[in-house]
Amino acid sequence: MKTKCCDTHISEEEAQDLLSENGISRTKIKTSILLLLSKSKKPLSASEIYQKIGPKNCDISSIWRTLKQFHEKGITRELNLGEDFFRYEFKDAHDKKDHHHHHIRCRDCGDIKQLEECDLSAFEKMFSKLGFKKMEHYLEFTGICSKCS
Amino acid sequence: MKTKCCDTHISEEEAQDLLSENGISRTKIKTSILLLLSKSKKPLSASEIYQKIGPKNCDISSIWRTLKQFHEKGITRELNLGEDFFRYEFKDAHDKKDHHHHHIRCRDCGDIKQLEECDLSAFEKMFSKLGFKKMEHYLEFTGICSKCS
DNA sequence: TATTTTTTGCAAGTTAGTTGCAGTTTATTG
DNA sequence: CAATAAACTGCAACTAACTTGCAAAAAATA
Repeated sequence: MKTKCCDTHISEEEAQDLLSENGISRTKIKTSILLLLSKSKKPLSASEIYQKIGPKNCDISSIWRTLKQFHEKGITRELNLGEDFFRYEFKDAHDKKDHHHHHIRCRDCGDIKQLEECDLSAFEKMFSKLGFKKMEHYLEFTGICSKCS
Repeated sequence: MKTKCCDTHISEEEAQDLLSENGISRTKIKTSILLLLSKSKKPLSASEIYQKIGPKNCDISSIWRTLKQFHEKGITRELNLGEDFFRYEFKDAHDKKDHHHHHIRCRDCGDIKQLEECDLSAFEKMFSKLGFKKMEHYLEFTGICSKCS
């Protein structure tokens, strides 16, 4: 059972190139956040990133600004996993095409697993094989309606 | 194209009975919120409910407490539609079994439509027939993992 | 190197949602 | 029906996520 469909770990140079490609300055903080997200097996929250980088090394507002910028440029994805804050994950090249994946989070301990396939019934089967019970899912759509396009 | 799969409108008496069945006091505010949610064609936010009930008629904290209670009792469902707050919708009897439905929200004007079927490709087809473009979806799961059950 | 643009830290602000408390309403029990 | 207990309400203060304005600093551009 894979919990990560592709290795998204990038090097410092790759991170900096990615910043440049997106017209973002190659600063220490932005590079660190990108590396952290690409290495992480789970999507991270702003405060988790803040803790990992070290509160003395940067301000939380810089993290927020960076996360917002990454999201706007499509470098990362913003996830709601039923918590009262967002989590952020790195979108690799594979991700950026038409591929997408989803997560399951334990409502008790908060543990998060990532899965590759995208089919509701296949998901539920997989989750029960993984030992999960009492699954709930949040499936909502956004788009641009005819009035607005 | 249906945008509401079943009529969930309930009477004041039905609302009050539902409260009693769930061990909740039959107060004016709780009944009003329940009626509002059951009548609404779209899931409502706490502040929308507050505005509809009238700020002079109750305090926003009572609305929060009620929404939390309803959610705990399974009377309502809490939805994240890509906004920075939750929306709440009434779960009717049909809803409570294994049936569930989903929504699409315009990222521009915020308009929300509800749909009956639950199949990802069917959804996307339906949405494009409805005139929606550039769809994105949020599908995430929660459950109880083997460590916690 | 000089100039422009972007980024940063800091501090203050906003908004969703929570909580403690005292007074009131609703439910329960005799 | 009255008395007690439990649940609910308004108010005010609070927390946590997230934003914003500003001036200094760093990075990009010419």
